[in-house]
Amino acid sequence: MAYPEFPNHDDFTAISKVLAGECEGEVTVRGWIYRTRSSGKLAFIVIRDSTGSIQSTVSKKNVTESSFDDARKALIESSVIVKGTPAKDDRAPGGWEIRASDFKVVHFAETFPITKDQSDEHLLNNRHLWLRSQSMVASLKIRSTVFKAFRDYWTENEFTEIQSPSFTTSACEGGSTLFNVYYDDEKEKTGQKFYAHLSQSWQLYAEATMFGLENIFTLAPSFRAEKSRTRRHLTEFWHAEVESAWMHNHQMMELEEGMIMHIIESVLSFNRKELEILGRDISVLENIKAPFERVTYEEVLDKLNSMGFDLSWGDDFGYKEEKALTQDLTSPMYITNFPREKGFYHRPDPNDPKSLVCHDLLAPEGYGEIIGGGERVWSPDELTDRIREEGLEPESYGWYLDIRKFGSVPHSGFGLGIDRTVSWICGSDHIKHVIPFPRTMRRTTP
RNA sequence: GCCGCUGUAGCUCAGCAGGUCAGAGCAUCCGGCUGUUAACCGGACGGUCAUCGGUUCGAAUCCGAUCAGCGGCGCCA
Repeated sequence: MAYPEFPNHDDFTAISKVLAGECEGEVTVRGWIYRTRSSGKLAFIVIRDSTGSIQSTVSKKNVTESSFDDARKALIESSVIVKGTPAKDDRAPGGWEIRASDFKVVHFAETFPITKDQSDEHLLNNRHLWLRSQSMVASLKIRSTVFKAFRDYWTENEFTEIQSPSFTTSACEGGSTLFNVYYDDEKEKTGQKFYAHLSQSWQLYAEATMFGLENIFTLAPSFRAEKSRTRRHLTEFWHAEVESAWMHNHQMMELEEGMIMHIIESVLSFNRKELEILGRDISVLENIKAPFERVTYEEVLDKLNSMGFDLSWGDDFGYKEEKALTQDLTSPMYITNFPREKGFYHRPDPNDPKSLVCHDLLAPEGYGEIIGGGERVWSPDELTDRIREEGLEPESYGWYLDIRKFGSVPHSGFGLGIDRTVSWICGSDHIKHVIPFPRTMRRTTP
């Protein structure tokens, strides 16, 4: 295929600049055809780039005959280069249009499979194409801001970013949610087909790495084979985790609060346009205020029971309970002191051994849990006891127990579900809308 | 693991007390139109009704199985 001559990259103008009325004289924009309408002598071609979309008018009398034919023929998503004069015109969507003096098609698109009639399934099957949509682009820009804000916040607090392996043989969440990876050719030779699990969390590795660096964080995918078909679950999700030596639970909670506020403020500074595209009520985000409410598990039990639930000590909060707690909140809420059954690595409260020195952070508006964290068991003997208590084998945690034998210290950490956080900030009705290629129980393509 | 739902043209759907039931809109293609706003007007193209089996004189329609997908619960971030 022969491509037209290209102007230099720097010779192009971003569509957002044209829409802002910042351009004098002729401009050249490039992008993809978003909508097209034509009559015998005039074609309206709406072009989008990553910054916005603008209508160009291609008149038969102003361009060559072949350019006009191309403009009429080119289907949606064809890539094009348009040269012309910006003009303020109320008849144009967005108030500005480009009166074309030249119209080049770089590549004629085939019939685009996504039209105005869209089903969930069709959009997921065509995710590789749907990523071009305004709403996906807006969500992904916000997602990028959240990633950056997370990194900036912890870096500024003198935490070091580190990486842990995705292949592991240690489980830190329930064993039933582990994905297994196999070594195919080994399987044929030796029958030893199992290689590793996919990591559910960096935590065990973080606790080891912490002894050198003290304050660390990571941003990585975690994998959980939960058979969860809900608007809040992915089998592969992006996990933002932090671990800190000498840190107490309440100190970590204060830092997390600062992190959430930094993330919200960053999105409010950089992504107002994207929030508007997504239809998010910006005042809801502006009204988020620290400090967040802190309540104990026991207090939540009482509160829920007074709302008509029937819960007793040890019961978990399901989505119904979380929703009842958070749907009228304006800011996130901490729940602390969960029952000791919640996890072997959380440290039981010395003053109240039936509960743990730990916390969850629940996002408002019914979005529910986005953070789980707490203080870790740091005494080697206590950790061995706790592993046994949960019905697990201390032998399978060899190296993890080993790190406690050489100058163990109190420490705390947490995990933040980045996708859940973005979903909440975007006001999305499903977590799949805020990640480019969602991985769920029944979908691994595209 | 459990509950519910869906599968008919490229897309969105209608048709389902079994018998003019192979349909519409959009998309695509052809023609028309100098201001359209996911335009409008005329025409054309397009389907083994998910697959397999059963009931029946007759199945898109009823029954069963399978496959694929969607929503939710439990659990979690």
